[in-house]
Amino acid sequence: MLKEKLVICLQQAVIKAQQEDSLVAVALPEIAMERPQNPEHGDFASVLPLKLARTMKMSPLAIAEKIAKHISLPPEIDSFSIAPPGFINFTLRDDWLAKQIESILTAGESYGDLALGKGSHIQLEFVSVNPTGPLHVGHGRGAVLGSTLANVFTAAGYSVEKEYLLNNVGHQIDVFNRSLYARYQQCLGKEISVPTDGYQGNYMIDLAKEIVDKEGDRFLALPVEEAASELGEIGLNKMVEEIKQDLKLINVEFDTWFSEKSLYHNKQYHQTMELLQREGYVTRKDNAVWFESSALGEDKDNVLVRSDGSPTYFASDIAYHYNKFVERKFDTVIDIWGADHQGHVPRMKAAIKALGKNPEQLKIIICQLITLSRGKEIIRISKRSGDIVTLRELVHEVRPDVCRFFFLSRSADSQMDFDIELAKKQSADNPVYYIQYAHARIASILRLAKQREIDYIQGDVSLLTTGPELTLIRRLLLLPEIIEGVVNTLEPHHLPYYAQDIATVFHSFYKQCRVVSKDEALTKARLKLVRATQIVLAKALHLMGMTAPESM
RNA sequence: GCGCCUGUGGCUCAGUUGGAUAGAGCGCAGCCCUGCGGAGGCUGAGGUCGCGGGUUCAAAUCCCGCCAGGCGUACCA
Repeated sequence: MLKEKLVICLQQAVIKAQQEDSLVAVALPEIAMERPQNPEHGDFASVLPLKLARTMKMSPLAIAEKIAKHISLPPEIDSFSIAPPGFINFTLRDDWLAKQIESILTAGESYGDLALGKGSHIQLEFVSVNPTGPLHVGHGRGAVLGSTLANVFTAAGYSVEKEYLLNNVGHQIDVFNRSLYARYQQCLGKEISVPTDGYQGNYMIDLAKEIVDKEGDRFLALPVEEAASELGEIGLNKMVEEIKQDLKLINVEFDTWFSEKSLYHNKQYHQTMELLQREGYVTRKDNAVWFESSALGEDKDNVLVRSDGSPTYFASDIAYHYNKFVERKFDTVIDIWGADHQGHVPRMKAAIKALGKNPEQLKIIICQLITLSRGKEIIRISKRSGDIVTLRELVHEVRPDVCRFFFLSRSADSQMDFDIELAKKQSADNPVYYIQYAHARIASILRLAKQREIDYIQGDVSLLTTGPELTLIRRLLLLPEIIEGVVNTLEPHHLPYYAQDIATVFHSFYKQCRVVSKDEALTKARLKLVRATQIVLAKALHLMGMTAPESM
């Protein structure tokens, strides 16, 4: 890319200056090329002279002057300038910028796609909520984050698989089964109370009713254990279907629903435990089986198998990651967890090491929790007590596009307050409308052009020379950098800001530059720019899993 | 106690990984429709970047110490 070109250009200039112009001979640091935020400072800027000042024992400006004499610019660059205290700024050529519109138009929907992944196989696991209740608002965040990352990685040339780990075995499932059995009996007129540690939510009653309607009272005849487990399986499947529907509402779909239970049926759990044992990471203590994470630099050991013989969540998760890395051979695995799982990170990394894999291959994004409020009142989220605001309720009140945008525009590191009242109030007056309005406006202009039978394929983009036009082009060309940035940082929250920026610059351009006018040549050139803007804006929206409306 | 995350205009948040005058949206005070969608454009007010030290030519950004909030610190998941 251009950045690399400029880095090399500077590098050569310095070396030349050192050879021919008595610039102090020192080893060069890594040359950074940044994009100045102030447009007056050009398109690219380097602080190399400032970095060299110390080792060269010269003033940064003097260094810049010497380097400047030996710079030979690549053809895309119009000029460069030196600015105090020691910046070197580069400005792109206007005609080069205008010409880039053609490459956007040629690429179409694939504009911005990169070849970073080179087919590398990557798995994104997210949401993975226990299917013992409906998704609540907080779960939406991870869902949107994960699905957006999947879109971006796909665009960057990776082979991506989205996975939901279905927790369908273990203690929580037993509790769910017993709770459902109690509700089932209640529905059939029995005086039974839900276990105190059980799931109290009303959705359990609905679930029980549904099952009574369909299956009748035949489970009453079965032994308790059997009845609970059979009912539980039916209930769980229904819950999973509900979850799938909820996720679909916010445009999230998975490639794989991985059954945790399968790890026990196909012996991979046992293989994993044996592997850990063989490698000497396992001990027995107090009748339980422990993973010696402290030997791998952890501050303490962790239980794998309880004294009652049942595996812990941790053991199960190690087996699951054994499956991901060893059985399915993913090159990289990205897990998205809530902040309440942060303590799980170091021991999981240690486990990956114990499995003989590089912990770097496992990337874990910790997503801070959401606090929910209605105006001043804070709502506590608890699935057990049944006091939840479901994702479905939220989507019912706030459009899916708005939900996605809202969840995406905050970095995963910051915990967010979700004020439902505010979200509802602002849903008619928020950036999503602003951005989508820009897209609809573009569509409208292109409709007009079509109606007037203006064929702009032959439009001459070199006619685009004014400020608003060039500013817009500059923004459009940032898309590949944005995508690359998201891949490198795993922070998709830059996307919504970029989309908003495009919309702002476009609206401003629209105000200042009449597109369809009497000047036929200029009209055609501007239509090309407008169409290119539509491509980029739609791409950004689609990467975020949002719609790009033709009208609204 | 220890560990992770956070603290930036009234509110909700960005800040390109140490660079130039700290930016948006909402809200607030104004201005702009004889032309392609006014769900728009333009201008303005509003900031001790939690507090105090330190490193550096340069700190919202790095280091140390406080203060405040969230989460974790289970043979829960």
